[in-house]
Amino acid sequence: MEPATVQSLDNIPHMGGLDDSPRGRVLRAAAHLFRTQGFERTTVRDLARVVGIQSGSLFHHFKTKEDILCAVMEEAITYNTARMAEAVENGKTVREQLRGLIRAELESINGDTGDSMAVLVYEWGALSPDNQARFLAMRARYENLWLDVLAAARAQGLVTHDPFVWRRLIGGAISWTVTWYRKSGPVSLDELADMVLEMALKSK
Amino acid sequence: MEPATVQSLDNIPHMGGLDDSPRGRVLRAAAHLFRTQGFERTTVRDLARVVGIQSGSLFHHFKTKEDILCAVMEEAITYNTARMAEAVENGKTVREQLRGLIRAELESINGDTGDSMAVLVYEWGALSPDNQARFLAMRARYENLWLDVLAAARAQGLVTHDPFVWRRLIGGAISWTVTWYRKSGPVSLDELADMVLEMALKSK
Amino acid sequence: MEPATVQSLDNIPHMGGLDDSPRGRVLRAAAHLFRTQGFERTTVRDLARVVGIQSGSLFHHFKTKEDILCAVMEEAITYNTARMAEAVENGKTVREQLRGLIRAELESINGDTGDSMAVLVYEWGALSPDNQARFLAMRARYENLWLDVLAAARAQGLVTHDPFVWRRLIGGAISWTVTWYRKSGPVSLDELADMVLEMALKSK
Amino acid sequence: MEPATVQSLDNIPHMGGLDDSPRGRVLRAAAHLFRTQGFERTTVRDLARVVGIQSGSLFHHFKTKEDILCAVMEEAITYNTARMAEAVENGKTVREQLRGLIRAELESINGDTGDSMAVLVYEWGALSPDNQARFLAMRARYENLWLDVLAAARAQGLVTHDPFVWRRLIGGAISWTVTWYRKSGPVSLDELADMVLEMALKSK
DNA sequence: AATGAATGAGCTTTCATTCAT
DNA sequence: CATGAATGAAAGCTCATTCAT
Repeated sequence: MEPATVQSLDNIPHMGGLDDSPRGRVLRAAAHLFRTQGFERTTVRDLARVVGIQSGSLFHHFKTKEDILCAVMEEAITYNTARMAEAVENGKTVREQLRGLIRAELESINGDTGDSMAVLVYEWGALSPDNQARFLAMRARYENLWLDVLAAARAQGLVTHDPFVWRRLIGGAISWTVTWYRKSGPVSLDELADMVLEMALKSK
Repeated sequence: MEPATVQSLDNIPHMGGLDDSPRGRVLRAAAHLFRTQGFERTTVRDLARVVGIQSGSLFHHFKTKEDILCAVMEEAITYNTARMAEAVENGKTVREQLRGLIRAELESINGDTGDSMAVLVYEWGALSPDNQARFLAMRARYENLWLDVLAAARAQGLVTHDPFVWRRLIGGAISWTVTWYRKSGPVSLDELADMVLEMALKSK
Repeated sequence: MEPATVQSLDNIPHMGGLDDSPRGRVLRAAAHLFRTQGFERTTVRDLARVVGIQSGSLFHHFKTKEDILCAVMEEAITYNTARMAEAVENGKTVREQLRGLIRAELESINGDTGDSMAVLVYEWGALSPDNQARFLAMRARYENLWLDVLAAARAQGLVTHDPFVWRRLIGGAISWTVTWYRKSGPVSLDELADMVLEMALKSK
Repeated sequence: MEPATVQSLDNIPHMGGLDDSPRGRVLRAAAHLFRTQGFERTTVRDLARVVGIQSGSLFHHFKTKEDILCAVMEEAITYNTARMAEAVENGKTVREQLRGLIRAELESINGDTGDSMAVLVYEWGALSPDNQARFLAMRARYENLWLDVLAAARAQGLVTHDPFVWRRLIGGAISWTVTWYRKSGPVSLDELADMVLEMALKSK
């Protein structure tokens, strides 16, 4: 009802590939507001005020408010799918690849793309069925990176359970960090990644 | 935008302690709708239709729409805090207590109180600051049950890391099940509990 | 919006002929609430609370909320028409009669029937056209008492102007006292009556 | 309940300083409707219909319905305070000043600002306590113009009684004209002003 | 008579979206 | 491209009135 208000874009971090174009500014502000206030509780006037334009002007860049949500989500998923793929490529062993995925996903959720990743996860229900279907395909590509590595890990006896279930348990632990983890706190993302890896694998 | 509509209360499970009184019927329907559609996207007219009354009649039982959300959340937290406390009492060893907590929380999220637990977790942002503060105190009592058992586990060397961080990782894995687990699927809640316990503890 | 609330009937004076029957209790409370809060801003629940019954029970005594307003007004006008007639009868000279009318009207507005008289004057617009017409006839009888005396006064040269206009100017001065006069203040009703009489007549 | 309906702005006089801007049109229509139907019985849809816009558009110009009431009242009080001050300035003697005040107040109530003045007087109770306090200060400035002149009149022996009480009696007589006086009737405002002056002063 | 849950029409207000300038 | 007034559907909520008990 009375959410913490944000006055300008200055304190909102630059996400992945978003420049200072009008479109980029809107998406950065939207990711932040949708995350902190929720999509429904953020009005287009809120958004316009933070961007520094009039609400009517938003509709020159995006057809509808939901389109803005979609753009935030698409940005998040494409940017971070690439980040995951890179993590897999860089790992020489399966263990390293799994560690890389965990570390990269923690970074994507708690780093500069944190706002948009949180929106992707927690505002899923705000999408129309059509848009949900569209993003489901993109999410599947993202998830397959995980499932492939977990399947390999299972083949090597590193994990014993169904990769599908295992991924969801690990994914839950990681995405939940959005609700409590602070980079400025006592635990570094690297330490956190090690803890999650320890949970994920049968033994150290 | 066009979410799956629910037509009546008949297919909505009886939650914890909710009887067939008008108030109970409203809370069951609200938990279900708030979970599946989201709080903001559920109108009081939606809710009234499912309950089978006029929208104005809702306000005989609850002062505001947010009050209905609060009642759903309070029901969830009090009922399940009791369930957690019972699980701790029934465990003879720390390991049993931890297994009990995991099993009970999985049940609370995927069983008859699943709707209201999901609402408690995912609609937190819809509460006014005042109500957030009120529930924070109740959530602290709930979380302390976990932290006490995890502290004991650490004292026995069953877990090596900070109980606070550990609880949040485990809690994330468990609450995320709301997004994917189906009781009718291939994995039973008991099997799932064993998998989570395995993740939580250093070794079998 | 947040009017001063009245909790019980105890501090509301007994008007003219209203006893402690349910009907009398409702009318006393209604006169007070309609005057202090306004007719539209007083809910039937407000009224029922002050009377000490449930809102539904009001409708055993009165068909509609407007009927309660009508009853308050009718009580005020009949009781005070009688009071005016008595004042005219008791005056031996025209001057005494006029003084009696002024004193009686001041009493009716600032005394025990003040609430209902204020309602009669200031909630006129809340009446349906039909009810306005009905009360217009009763008000005419009341006003004729004044006009007859003023006509006599004019015949004697006590007043020089049109009785109709004169009555309205005097009546305005008197009914306006409802907004500022307090019996507990420095001016007595008798002194006030003398001041108004002085205004009404050409010379002392 | 079925009050006389107004269909357009064409027959509503231009008040004091209100132009044909959207804001001015709303205030003129509001003053008229609030006066003839009462504030509570006038819906924002009524108001919008008379102005010729949609009800939602009203809230572009005013935050709430009560804000519209406030704007009407503020317009009335500032415009007419200036009119009173001018009347005092233009009078060479105290008698002329008093005559000027009476004439000006009669004009403000029965002339082009009559609607808003009537609203100021009769819808006072519709204001929130906060707004009542705000306007009380403005009304005090207005009333002081009267009290200063009446004090001077008393010093000269023109009136014998307490200026405070005297002003209220005169003010009541004047404001009550709103309920009965018609400019098209047999009495001119100048004649009426003379009658009131005669009432106000000890002798011609 | 009294109750109090239920009604349902109607209220003020919000807000994504449009469009003439 | 940007503006900002206007739209109009829909939201949460109120409240006089009804009626089975």
